[in-house]
Amino acid sequence: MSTLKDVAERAGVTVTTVSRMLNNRGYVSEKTKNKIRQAMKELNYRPNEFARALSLQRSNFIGLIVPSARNMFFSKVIDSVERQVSKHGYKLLLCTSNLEPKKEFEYFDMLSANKVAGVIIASHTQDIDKKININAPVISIDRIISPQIPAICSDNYQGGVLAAEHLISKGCKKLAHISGSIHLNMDANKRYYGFKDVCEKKGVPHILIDATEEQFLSMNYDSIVNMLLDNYPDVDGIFTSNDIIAAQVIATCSRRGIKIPDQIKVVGYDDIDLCTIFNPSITTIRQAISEISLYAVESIISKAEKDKPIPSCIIFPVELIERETT
Amino acid sequence: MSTLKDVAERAGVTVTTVSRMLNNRGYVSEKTKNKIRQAMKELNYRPNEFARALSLQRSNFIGLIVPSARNMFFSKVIDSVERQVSKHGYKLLLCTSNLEPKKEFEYFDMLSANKVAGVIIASHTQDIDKKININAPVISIDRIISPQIPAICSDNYQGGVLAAEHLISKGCKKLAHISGSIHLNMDANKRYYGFKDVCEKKGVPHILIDATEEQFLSMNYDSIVNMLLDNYPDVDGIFTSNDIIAAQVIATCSRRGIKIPDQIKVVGYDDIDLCTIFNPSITTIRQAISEISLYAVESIISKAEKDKPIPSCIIFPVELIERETT
DNA sequence: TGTGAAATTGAAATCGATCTATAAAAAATA
DNA sequence: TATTTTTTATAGATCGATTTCAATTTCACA
Repeated sequence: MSTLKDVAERAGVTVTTVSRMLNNRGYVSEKTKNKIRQAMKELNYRPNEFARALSLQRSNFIGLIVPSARNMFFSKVIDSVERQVSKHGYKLLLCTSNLEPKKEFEYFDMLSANKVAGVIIASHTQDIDKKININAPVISIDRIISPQIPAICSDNYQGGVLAAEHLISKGCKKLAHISGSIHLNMDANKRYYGFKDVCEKKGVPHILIDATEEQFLSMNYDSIVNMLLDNYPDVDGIFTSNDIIAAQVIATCSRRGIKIPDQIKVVGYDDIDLCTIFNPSITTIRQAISEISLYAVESIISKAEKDKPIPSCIIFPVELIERETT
Repeated sequence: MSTLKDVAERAGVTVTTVSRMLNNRGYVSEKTKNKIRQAMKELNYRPNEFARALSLQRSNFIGLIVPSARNMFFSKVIDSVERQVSKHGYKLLLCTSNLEPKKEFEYFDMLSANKVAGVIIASHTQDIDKKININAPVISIDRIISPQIPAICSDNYQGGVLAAEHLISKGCKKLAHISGSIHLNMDANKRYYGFKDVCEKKGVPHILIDATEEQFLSMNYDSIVNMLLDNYPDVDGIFTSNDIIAAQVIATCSRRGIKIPDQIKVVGYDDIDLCTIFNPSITTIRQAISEISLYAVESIISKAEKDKPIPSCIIFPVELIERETT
């Protein structure tokens, strides 16, 4: 592996000049530039990222902390964040926390020691900023975890409104909301509030069912759906806080011979790939994950490179995608 | 951020001593050790990873290249690789290649410049080693891409055998195999060979249908399944090369009013989370993804740390998980 | 022809660790 | 007590980049 020095020697200049050219700072004549380009090509030169980071006191890494990579919502997040990160010439350090605050702290420590340009986190750990010590911008997505940490969310309240309005407009008389785990993601509670407000305004009875953290992680919502169907046989419209629960509702109903959308209509949340693989395909509230990822990555980069401030809260619009479950 | 030097000064020793203690190499008296520990605690010291990597000429990063993070098979791979990597004190650099060789080359270049301890790749790019230049162990998982690159696969042939035997034992008279994309993953062809050999031995007619790369990436197998059902109405057992196709078969059949498992039985491959969310739940061939990830990560680390050689091919057993589609 | 400003290059310090060679102190042995 | 051996600690080079400061060259203009 050849170094700056090798390139410099071969081009007959000093490392300073080569470095200046690489970072195009200061003056370098066209003639020398060509000699250097030539030398770099001949030696197949790649700058050593560590020397660079050591000198600059910052790296091209961006950290992403998610509860799990298996969950299809987060895997979509990971996929689009990675694409944005790499498009901007940065690299993604992926961390899965399993929702354990201790692991999150450790990851922050690690990311900090790696002088990342920034961290994107999807976590529910409230006020995490008080427990960590990091000198890089942190952005929370999908959740608000601290007043100090900028958050990029979708319009959860509006999502709830759209879902309820849609179900009611389709003729549902009694609604239920299954939350992903209401104490986990405070901002997602707004989905329920939006839903509730519409129900109340229109005089439609409704109930709320809350999943546990364990169910959220294992994506195992079987029992909670059964419980709902057992205890509230008159519910004819269900709004779930994520598509995986919606999928489970469909599977369970199909098992019980309940026809969707005839007997029960279902609206999910997120719009993950699952929605179109299922039969019936799932009506859902789409979160603009790619846009959110793009925004998160670009905010971090412009903060890191040009010290542009990051707005403390950005809300992206949501959209109801009508499919076969309603 | 405090440095080794700060710690050394505070403890009244030199950096050499502190470094020796950190890497426990050479002699350090218990008394000095305590002073150093004390100083480190007081200063909340974290070693600078870059200085370390620069000096050692290697890092704690492990690269993982997958076609996409959205695909549920790869997201399971990502999840378990990340867990293993972090358990061993390493960090995961995630790269998604979209199956584009050019992006893969760039990622290899980048990983190389970051002196990763090793690279785990799930790709179909044959003989990629001839196009890249990396000075770290590379391990291919799920696919064999070059005789020079060690591969960790599941027993694909046996998977095909198990699937065919199972379908036949359940009374199927005419079988079909839908391959993920047969030209993409040479080793997965063995799934078909195992399947075919059993069919031929037992005298069961069978057909093969191949998906395209585009379908593989978009996970959109709708048209291919419809084509199968249209052209071969007498098929009563389908073995798919991955669970997503199997899910699509179920959805499409359900749409057409074809009863599973009564009219058509289905066996998938991989055992991703989808299998149990679906109704009927999907009978599948389980790949030991966690074991494969564990093995891959540990091989890389023991190669990097102790220069232990990596066997050129490891095959993990597969297992048929019987569920409701058969 | 001289002058100052702009353009071009270089020497050497720096980032924060590791590591070799060496010296000093402590313990063991003669 | 003298000598060897074992422990312990240090100084200073090194990894491969960036960057400050200074030196030199070029060039327009009076």
